[in-house]
Amino acid sequence: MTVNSSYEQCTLVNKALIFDMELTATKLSALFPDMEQALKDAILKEGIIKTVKEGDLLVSSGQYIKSAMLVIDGLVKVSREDEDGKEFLMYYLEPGSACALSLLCAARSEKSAISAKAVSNATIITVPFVLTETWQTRYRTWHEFVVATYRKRFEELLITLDSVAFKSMDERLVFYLKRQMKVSGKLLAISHQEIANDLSTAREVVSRLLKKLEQSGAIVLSRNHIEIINLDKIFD
Amino acid sequence: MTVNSSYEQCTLVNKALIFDMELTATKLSALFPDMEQALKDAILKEGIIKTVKEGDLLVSSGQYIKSAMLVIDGLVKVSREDEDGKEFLMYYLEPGSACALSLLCAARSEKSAISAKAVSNATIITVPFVLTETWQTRYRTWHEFVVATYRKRFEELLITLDSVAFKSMDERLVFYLKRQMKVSGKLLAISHQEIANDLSTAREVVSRLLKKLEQSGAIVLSRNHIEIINLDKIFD
DNA sequence: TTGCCAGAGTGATTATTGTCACTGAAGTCG
DNA sequence: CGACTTCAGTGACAATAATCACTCTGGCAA
Repeated sequence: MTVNSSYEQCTLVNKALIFDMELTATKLSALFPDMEQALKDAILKEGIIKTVKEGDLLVSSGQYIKSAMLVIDGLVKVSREDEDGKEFLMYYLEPGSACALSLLCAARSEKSAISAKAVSNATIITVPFVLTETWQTRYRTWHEFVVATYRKRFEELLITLDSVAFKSMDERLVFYLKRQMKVSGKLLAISHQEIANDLSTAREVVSRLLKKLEQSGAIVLSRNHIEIINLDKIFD
Repeated sequence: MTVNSSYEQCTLVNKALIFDMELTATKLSALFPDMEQALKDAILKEGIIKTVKEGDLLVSSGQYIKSAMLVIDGLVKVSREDEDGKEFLMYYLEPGSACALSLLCAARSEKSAISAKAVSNATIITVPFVLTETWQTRYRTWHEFVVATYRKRFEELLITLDSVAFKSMDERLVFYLKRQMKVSGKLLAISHQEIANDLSTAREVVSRLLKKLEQSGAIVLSRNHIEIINLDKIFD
């Protein structure tokens, strides 16, 4: 009886795993249409599939990165942190994208560093650098993928830099909300404190500015939620 | 007589050009030791050598970039500009380095854009993208060079972002002066207005903060010049 | 020499952002 | 159902930076 039950459970787990593998393979194909088949096979064969829960830390600040990271499902937030724990949103990784830093292996330990955190339950594939290095020459489409990723992250970083360098806090907040909307839709489940962290400012500042936006009719506020009505009319 | 003189001039010019080519070839070898010989030959054969004067604009804001840019001699400043002309120093290109953006061909026309300016008389080599694209597969060392460049620029951009996001103006100014010292030595020939532009702030702010630094003994100010004495004791 | 001008110094004022201190309000868990 | 915790709102104030309005100065050109 006990044995039987255990056996049944085991087959169930196997089935689930196989199903998961097949699902991942399908998703991989859909998400990275430009990759040659041999490369996709290699990713599935050599990569480690990880499912992580909302809030999990994938890369913590100061840690050495030794694997490339591909996002299959869910949303991953990449931030920069300084010595005294202040953080700063760099960009989001959506399914089909990779962390440029994990590709760069830029892990020279500096004063401030990178952290990656799952915003929702997520599935990611990690591939050790020793392998991806050889892929650079073996698979043309991997090389292209790396360069394309580089470019995209570089551009995003530039846009982020722009908004910090040239814009005031109210503009940056609107910019932030728009970006959030792109990745999470019109109803944001986020606290003022989190927004303040992402913008590297104080909660009170965010609260005040959000209140102003609500009064202008651009958003509706409620506890732990922000509903975006229309941000387009704000600032040209 | 006239013919003779003209002939002489011509040979002199040729000699000068050949000398220049040889000099450039020597410098190229010294500056890019990791490149295979065939690649260096290709660069010299296909690249266009340009000598530019101090203050010349190599890439102007909003313009499409269609060549890779290698710096052989001199110093090039890469800045970001926004819609209303405010600018912002991203990083310097020293001899032996390339512009990541020119490698990325990130020239999707955005609201704000990049400008590159010669800070001193400079020699650069430009190679059209159509060629560098093929080099990616033909020369392994070119590919490595591109990736290394990417990485370096990405890191520099992150450090710049850090200083904007986390530091106050006085710290940023010290950071800026240190960076200047690295590329130009202890005696900087620069006006307060230029510094203000690079930091995207107002001249008065820079003047005031510089005065404070002078009073603390870190620098000595004179018209159009700043002599750096010791910046290390400022901020930890 | 004189006049001009860009660069630099400075005070006064305003705007923006950060900090402190506190009050409610909305869950949530025993 | 309280007791507790987290989140949000707000006034008061401080600190930083931007802006305005000047003056002063050194160097250069007519």
